[in-house]
Amino acid sequence: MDAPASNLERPRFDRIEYTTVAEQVRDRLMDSIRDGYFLPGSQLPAERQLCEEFGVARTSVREAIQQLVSLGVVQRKSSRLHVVDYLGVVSSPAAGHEREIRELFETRRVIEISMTGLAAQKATDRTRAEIACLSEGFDSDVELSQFRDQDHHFHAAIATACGNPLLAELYGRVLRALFESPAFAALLYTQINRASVQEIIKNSAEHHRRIASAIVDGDSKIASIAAGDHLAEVERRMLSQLI
Amino acid sequence: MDAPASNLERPRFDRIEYTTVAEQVRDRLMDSIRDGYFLPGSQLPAERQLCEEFGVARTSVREAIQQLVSLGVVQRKSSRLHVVDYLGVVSSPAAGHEREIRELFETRRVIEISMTGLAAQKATDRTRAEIACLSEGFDSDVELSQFRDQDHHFHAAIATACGNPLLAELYGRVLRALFESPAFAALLYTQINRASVQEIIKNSAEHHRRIASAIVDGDSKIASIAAGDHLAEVERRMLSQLI
DNA sequence: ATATCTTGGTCTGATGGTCAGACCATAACC
DNA sequence: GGTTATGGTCTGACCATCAGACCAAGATAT
Repeated sequence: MDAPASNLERPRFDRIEYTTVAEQVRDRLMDSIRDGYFLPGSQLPAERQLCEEFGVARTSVREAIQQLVSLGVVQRKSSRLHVVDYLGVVSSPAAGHEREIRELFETRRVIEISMTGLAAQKATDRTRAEIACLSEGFDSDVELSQFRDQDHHFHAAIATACGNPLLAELYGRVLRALFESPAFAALLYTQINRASVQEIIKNSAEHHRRIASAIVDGDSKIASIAAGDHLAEVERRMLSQLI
Repeated sequence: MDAPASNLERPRFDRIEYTTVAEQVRDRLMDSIRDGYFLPGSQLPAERQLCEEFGVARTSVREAIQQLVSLGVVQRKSSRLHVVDYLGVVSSPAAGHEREIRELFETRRVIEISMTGLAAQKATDRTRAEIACLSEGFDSDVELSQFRDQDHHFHAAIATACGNPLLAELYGRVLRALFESPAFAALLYTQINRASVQEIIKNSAEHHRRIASAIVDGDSKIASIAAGDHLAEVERRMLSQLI
């Protein structure tokens, strides 16, 4: 049998980068610290606990911890593991963060406004009801961590309702990038900003109800406008903390 | 020093899955076969060539190949490696391709229209000149592979010009997904569609010049409209082949 | 204050994966 | 037919990971 005449012209294969278990553990721990699950100075789980959760040997965990110690992220104190008291690069609100946050919100705008309009057009009765229900669940006085959870579910429901899995996935990436951004985390978790954050939560509850209402009515134009208004408001309030 | 009072309540860490080099090689090869770079029956590169490209030892490559042989994807024939003649699940052009292509174009619409408008607003003089120059390089009678290369450069320049790296990256992913879609590849490379593909190339050249002109003029509204027109035309012509 | 538990520190030996390299037989190519 | 390319096989060295054991010190409970 002759080989077929036409294959796609293939690119050269990329080199394979070998990632050790210890490196993966290190990165996971770094991510969780950056995400705010372990604040500066706080204690990390014991090595044996980490072994059990990650499903790896203790030597691998110790290797990862040692790397984090070398990076200045973790210290061994009183026979316990702690995040260092002062994190330099991981969470300092420095210059350039405004730009990063602006880009994240701009990207959100590009995707979210159109996607919300699509959701208003294409949602099924069931997803419309679900979005309405989720929007009613936002309480102005809720705790930040609970708000984040509800916010995630609300926006995920809208992304699903737009009926385009690729778009929904891309949007998920953008939201993740925003919430994993050190700049954003710094704003959310710095003690100074607690009152402002509470204000954003209160404000968002109302905006979410407006978006949901437009989606339920199938009005894609109003839904898009509501999404744009919401984003503009959140961005304005977040960025006013940086100036 | 007391530990801070409030950490976010953290989820349990997920188990770390250890992936060997051989498994990564196997998956890379599988992906390239599924993407249409190696058609059924066609020959794969030699082991030594794969070692060199992936940057790994031959034993690792051989392990990967053996796995693919066991999976029935690759066969050893006449002292050469070949994709098997009949692949079951990997690459059949089946129903559902219209939906896939529609979703890809919809996603492109959401991102590309706004991004082109942003590029018109924010491009520097240098990037405007570059985009104009690239748009003049499209020849109506060019070969498909050359057109794809030029098309990629043109759209990449616009993505860069919009000044938002995250958005540019997401857009790159969408374009890649489109060009790597087996359905799209089937349309492009099937012999029957050659005349239609040539028509799309001719049509695109003119559209690209319009987009570039609006960007050079800094007219974001016209740029967005031109981008939307271009996408609608390409989608219409591509999908008319499926019906 | 004492006993117990928890935690980090250190070490061992086994196993699997990966590497570079060598050599051979066979097929492909000129 | 001669040369080159390719897959097949093997070797020895190294690295990463594992499970497990034992010890010292600190934390916690009584």
